[in-house]
Amino acid sequence: MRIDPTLLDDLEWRGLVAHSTDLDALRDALGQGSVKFYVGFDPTAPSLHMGHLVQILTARRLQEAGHTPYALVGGATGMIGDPKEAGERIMNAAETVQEWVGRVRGQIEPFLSFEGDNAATMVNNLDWTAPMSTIDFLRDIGKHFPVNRMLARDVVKSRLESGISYTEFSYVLLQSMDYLELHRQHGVTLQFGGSDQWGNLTAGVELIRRTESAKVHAIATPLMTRADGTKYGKTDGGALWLDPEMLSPYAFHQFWLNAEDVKIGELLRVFTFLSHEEIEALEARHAERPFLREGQKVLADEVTTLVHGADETEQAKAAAAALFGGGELSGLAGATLGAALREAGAIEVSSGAELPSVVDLLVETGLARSRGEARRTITEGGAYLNNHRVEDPEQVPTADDLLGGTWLVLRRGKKNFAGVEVR
RNA sequence: GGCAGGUUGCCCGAGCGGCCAAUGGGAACGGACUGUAAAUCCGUCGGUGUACACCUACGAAGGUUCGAAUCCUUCACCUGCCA
Repeated sequence: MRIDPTLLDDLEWRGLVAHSTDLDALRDALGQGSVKFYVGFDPTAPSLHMGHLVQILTARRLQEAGHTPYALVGGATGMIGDPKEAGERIMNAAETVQEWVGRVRGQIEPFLSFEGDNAATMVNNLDWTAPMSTIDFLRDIGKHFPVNRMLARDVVKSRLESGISYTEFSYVLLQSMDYLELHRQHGVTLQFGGSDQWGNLTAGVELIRRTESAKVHAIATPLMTRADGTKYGKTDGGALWLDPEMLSPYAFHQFWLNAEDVKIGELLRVFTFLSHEEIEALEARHAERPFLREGQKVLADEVTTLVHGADETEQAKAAAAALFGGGELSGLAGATLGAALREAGAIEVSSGAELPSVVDLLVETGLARSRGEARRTITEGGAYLNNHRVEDPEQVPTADDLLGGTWLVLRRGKKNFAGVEVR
């Protein structure tokens, strides 16, 4: 495996290095051979999301440049949970965490190569944490953590008023121990993670310096935020999940397609493997004619392909083209329409007696949470049947409304579609 | 263990016996303008029927009262001070 000497420059160009320990020393290390690095993922949900994707893709960039990944799934740390400002976490049941370990592992594996000189390795920190005795933990690990320094960390400081349990307070010891363990067992000398992990990353570096007198490295990727500084990824279903069961490839594709203009360059750099030249050219074209939305389209296609594959991307694109085409829906071929609606989300209704009212259909398709909300939406002029605004809250679709004899297209607002298949 | 303060709708946060489904801000949703962008403006924002109504809600359970988010009792949890 050849080592790509431009790796670190590329990461910096992409804005992926928000914090770092001695960057020159890291540059030297990366130039001298395949560096063994690790990145950890805690199973705190049944799926990873957009924030984790930054780490996964960064790991892949490092591997493609010749370095050797150790992808850690936190079977142990996931049982604890790192402290966050919002407050104490609710602990998940052990069985739940173990199930999520499997799912998370399955989501990471497709992005890494497990063959060749720098094959990736999956590890689980439960393997070395569970067998350890409390005494050993306190003597071998705890001894190296001055509480006054731990208290000075921002997350902890912010929690001193509202309260923080010893459990969460101790999280940093576990993660630091992971780095130490991987360093001892496998010679890992680089850890990276999100910038919110910076405190945990440097704690590990320091633990290794204290116990092994070794100099190891850490870098943190930036936190991705919207143009107004708020967190990304809040869609209807919650976060921007990578699991297609939790967020359809269509919805995933739509998310990127709706990216803000000012974020296009940043997102292309972080989430695609396009070259510098391609990205810069695209940015230039996008700046000149933003209304063409070329940047959003390329971004959406690239990222969806990375996560869900080319086939799913094509289907998501076709669905969007059909639904957002602007033309009369009745002009669409039945098969195209059906496929598009199934992508966007569709329900089935029996053609028995009379069709449910628009209000009921809005609720059943999930476009509205309650009948009151559905009614309100219609009153506000935000409900559409087959792309025609619904004026009457009592309206009931008739057989004449069925497109191709089977489909009703419901829309709430500008971009929330749902299909109703009558059979 | 003692004393003091706190627990309000998705989040923050007012309310401190009736005029409270509960002020305000944020988030979210819809409309207008647009490019499935941003910003801006307007509207909506517990549920059922929608007119007035009813139901469920202000940590939990009881109680006082014609009437309680608001007062009392007990319990749970959180914070601070003292042991």
